[in-house]
Amino acid sequence: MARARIVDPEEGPRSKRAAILVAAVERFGEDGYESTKWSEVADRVGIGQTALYHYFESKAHCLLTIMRLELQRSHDQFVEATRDLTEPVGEVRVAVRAAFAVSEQEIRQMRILQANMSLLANPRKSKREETERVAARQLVQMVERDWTNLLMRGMSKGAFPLRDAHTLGLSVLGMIVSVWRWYRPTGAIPLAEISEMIEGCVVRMVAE
Amino acid sequence: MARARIVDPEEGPRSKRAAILVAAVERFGEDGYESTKWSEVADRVGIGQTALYHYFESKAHCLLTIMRLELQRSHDQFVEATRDLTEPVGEVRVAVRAAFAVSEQEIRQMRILQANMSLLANPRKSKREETERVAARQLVQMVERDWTNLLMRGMSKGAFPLRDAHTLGLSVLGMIVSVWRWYRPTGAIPLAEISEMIEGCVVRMVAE
DNA sequence: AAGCAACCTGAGTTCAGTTCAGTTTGACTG
DNA sequence: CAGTCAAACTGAACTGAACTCAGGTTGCTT
Repeated sequence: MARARIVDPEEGPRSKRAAILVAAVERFGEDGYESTKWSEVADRVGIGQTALYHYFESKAHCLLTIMRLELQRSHDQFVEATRDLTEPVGEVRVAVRAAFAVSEQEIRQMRILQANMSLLANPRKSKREETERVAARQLVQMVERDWTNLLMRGMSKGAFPLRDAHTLGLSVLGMIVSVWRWYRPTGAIPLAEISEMIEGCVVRMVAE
Repeated sequence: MARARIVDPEEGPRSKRAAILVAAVERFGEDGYESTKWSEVADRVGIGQTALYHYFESKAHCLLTIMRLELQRSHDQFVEATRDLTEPVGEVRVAVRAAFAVSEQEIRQMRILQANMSLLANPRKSKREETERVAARQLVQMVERDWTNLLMRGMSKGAFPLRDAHTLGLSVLGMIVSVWRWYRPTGAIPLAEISEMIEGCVVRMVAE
């Protein structure tokens, strides 16, 4: 399973696509998508504004790409973490831990993803944007299914009480990702502590 | 405790402020803030675009007002629901139920609030916008404190195991509000069922 | 060295949001 | 019931950030 990467090996050696994505993640993640000027990203990379359009059809296309890459990464990380396990409670624990085992760049990407999730609801006018949007939506559903399936397996094995796995899965996922709305690496509580607390909450939610 | 209302009794009889807020909630809630043209709201109300500026300094000012009103309502509803109770588990149950006892208009307002929460992070340039933003931020903290205090009371009474009440409160709140990201009244699952499921989850999370 | 595709640019366009410079409306006063 | 005044409104013009266009430059390939 190819881990989603900012650096695409298909790119030419002169390409600034990766640099643009990194700069955009930095700016969108710190100041927010709307309050970041597209030209600021160009300045950060050291190119003219119009050069951005060589790599992305629009500012929104860049944002959607960032979101899609992050969703792909989240899904891959879930799959990788839960690959070899068979004991439901252990699987849940490891999945929560995987969700919080992220770099600072990935934290920004999660924040961007959460803050702009509603962008995925409405169709886009341009083709390439719409392609990214649809891909991102499918990945959202895939991540939701990752959790739903995990819970259903646990229920059918008798490890978890029977409940609506879909609603429960969305609730678990909602709680996990809500952290990215307020967590800052500079904050008082270390991420490991949050992860541990959420892990316990999820286990009690689904297994009791 | 004055319940936050769209209709402000301070308004003159000819005022269209309430109509604008209702139309904006409708449009922002269905299509999203960014993809709604400010002039569409004017059309919906039946006035010229420039007339909007008689009531709101900007499109963002209107959005911030909607968010502030909804936060005020959420806080008031929490306080009202938990007023007379003293038994922690019962208080938690009633608080969750109150969070989901909302009209269709209020669902849209919650959706708008969740989708645009990140707008509250950065300062605004204009005075009136900044006033609304700061008020909204304080209300967010108030709602967070509502939950945190509820949990702390339960812990000190020995009804809940001792945990970091702040992080736990944010997690509970995050799970509850995450519903507004995906719930639609037309969906397969009725809100009452979701409310019940979340209520159980929250109780297991905090009381076990 | 020619060819050519990737990469880049300055000047100009677009469009939603906003400002401006007034005009209309209707409740209230004398 | 005429005059007044603030609230409510308007069409035309402005602004700024996203985007388009018509080319120009770079450096790898043969």
